[in-house]
Amino acid sequence: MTKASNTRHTILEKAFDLIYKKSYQTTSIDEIIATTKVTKGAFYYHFKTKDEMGIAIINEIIKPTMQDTFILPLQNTSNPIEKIYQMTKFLLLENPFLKLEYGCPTGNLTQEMTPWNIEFSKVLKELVIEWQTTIEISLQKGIESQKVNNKVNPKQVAYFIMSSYWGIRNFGKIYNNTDCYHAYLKELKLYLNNLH
Amino acid sequence: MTKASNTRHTILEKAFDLIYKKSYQTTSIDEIIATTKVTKGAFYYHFKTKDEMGIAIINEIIKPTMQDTFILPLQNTSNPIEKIYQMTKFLLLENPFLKLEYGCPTGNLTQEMTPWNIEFSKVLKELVIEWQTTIEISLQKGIESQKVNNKVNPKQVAYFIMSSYWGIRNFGKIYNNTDCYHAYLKELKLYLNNLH
DNA sequence: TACAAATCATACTAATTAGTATTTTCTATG
DNA sequence: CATAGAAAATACTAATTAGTATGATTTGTA
Repeated sequence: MTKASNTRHTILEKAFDLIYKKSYQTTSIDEIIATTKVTKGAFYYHFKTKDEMGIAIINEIIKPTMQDTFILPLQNTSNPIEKIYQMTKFLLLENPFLKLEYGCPTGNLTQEMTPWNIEFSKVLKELVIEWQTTIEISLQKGIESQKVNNKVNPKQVAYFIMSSYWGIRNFGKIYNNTDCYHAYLKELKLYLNNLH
Repeated sequence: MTKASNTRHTILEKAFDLIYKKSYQTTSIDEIIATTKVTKGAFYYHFKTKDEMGIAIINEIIKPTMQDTFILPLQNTSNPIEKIYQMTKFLLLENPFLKLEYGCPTGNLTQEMTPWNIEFSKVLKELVIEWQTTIEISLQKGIESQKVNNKVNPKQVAYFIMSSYWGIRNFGKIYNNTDCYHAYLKELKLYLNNLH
């Protein structure tokens, strides 16, 4: 990693932290360069606009992380129902990257930037579709291997699971307490067990 | 309604529209007074700060509307399971007040203002708790009248339903298409039927 | 009708915003 | 080691922001 590409990456990481905590709109470039200790000249050498940086955060920070935590685990399992539960539990209670009071980075950005920034919507939609497709495929495979009841509709279930996840993260924010996560997880388990 | 209180209410309604569409942070007071055709002097006569207006919108616009569409229907039903489905379907597909591409007003504000504005968090939390309590009580009544299986845990189910609703509104935003609502509703029906 | 209080209008301010213009300092390569 | 281009530093701009100061109108009521 050259010094320059290191500067770029530092900006993206620190900016992500700020945006995850404070939202995109309320995070100013002056704030980003203050916390990264990078000058405005350096910032604008690497990113033509604030939005270009925002898109880069999604593609270069959020996307790879999501690949590891949302996509790969589901691709390497023969038991999607159990894996979905484990994944969700990990994401809500154990993942050090995600914080109760700040919600879900992708969910936050989706709510904030859609529909008013087409570019953001586009890359976020790609992310979401990849997640959704992965869930659907894993359930379809589960049906084929008779781990999942063949009456299950993978698309519907995918929407239901993803929605409830995004939603409960919003509840976590407002209650600022993991109790709601625990209650949610119990009900999620009951729901998932009915898919067997 | 006096002329003054009419001015106040106009500001709140128009500001709500803008904030629902564009978010709170990106809606400026100049924009609000431009669309309401009210002067800055009038605005600041009625509201000491922008945040005071924001809180007023929640208490005087969102709360009463929510009372009518989220609370009362559930209080006047003997069959909560069926009513929850009907309500959700109405909210997603028929309510003229809510728009696919703009999501859920309360969900948007929660995501945007929590945890960074304590005052907003407080009133939003009150709103959410009222909704949650209503669902729980209606399910409890349903258990007592044997419309709902007595193994059902009202608190857990309430979280699950509310979460999935907030979440699917986020999906509606990003897909900008009601297909996801229809798929979600089908799965919601299956889930709810298992509570009988 | 008079007049005090309520309501609204106008013109401002100081801070913050994203972005630019220009110069300086590195860094890789001949 | 010389030098061209990459990378970064500095100082600015124009627009927008929430909020204020002050003056002009309405409005209800004695």
